[in-house]
Amino acid sequence: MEADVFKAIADPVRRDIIGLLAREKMTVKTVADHFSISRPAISRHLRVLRECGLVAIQQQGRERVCQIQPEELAPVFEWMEPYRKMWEAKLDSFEAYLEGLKKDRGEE
Amino acid sequence: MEADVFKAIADPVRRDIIGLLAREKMTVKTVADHFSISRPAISRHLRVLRECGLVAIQQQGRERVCQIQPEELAPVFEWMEPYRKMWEAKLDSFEAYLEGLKKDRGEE
DNA sequence: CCCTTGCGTAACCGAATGGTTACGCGTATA
DNA sequence: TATACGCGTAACCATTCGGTTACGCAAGGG
Repeated sequence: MEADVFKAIADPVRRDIIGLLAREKMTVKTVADHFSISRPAISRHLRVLRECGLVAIQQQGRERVCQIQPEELAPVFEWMEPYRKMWEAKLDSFEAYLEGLKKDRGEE
Repeated sequence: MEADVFKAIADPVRRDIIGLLAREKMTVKTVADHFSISRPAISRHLRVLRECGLVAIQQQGRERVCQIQPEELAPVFEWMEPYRKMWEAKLDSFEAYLEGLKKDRGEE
């Protein structure tokens, strides 16, 4: 129904599928062969991934080839970016603090 | 039960809570006041966030102050990083392609 | 032309999710 | 000390989720 990238990558199986497809495009069957769960289950995971654009599927004869569209992760990246800046600033200030300590020790 | 950052940020309410706490630390009550859902619901969202480390909570008298720990998003960032590289490479090659087109046109 | 194969989907089921109200407990306050 | 407040949690409920098996259909190969 909804195309939510955050929901899509919340599932470890779907992250694994993305990991697989990052190496090479492959058919639905081939994807399913990499997992122990049933093919319909994979089919539904792929549907979620397709609906949010993370995976594109094209028909080739009777097969369907899956391919990832990594740029669709951009929303996640953009959402995270400010927080990444926050924690980097935190680390920087911690380093500065350590640096300050060292300096203090050196000058005494 | 499980402390899964990916699951934690999959929920829009929890992302909103993180957004709130990014501006300033605040009590559970204050967080709840920003939403239309009940306080117990917020309490449980906060629990999820706390269990995966994204939010730290410290008791202060009868209040509990919430604070985000943005560095806990690192796993998500690290998981995403290769894909970000992929889509940037894609963009680069597209630019190179455009560049190539321009050059070809220019030389003919 | 049949039979196999790749695939989606429907129907079903148990577990997890996310909301609610009701309650209890500890801390501030009048 | 009585009362109000901040908070977590239990109990309950509806919905969603993720798995399964069973099926149908279209494309390829004997």
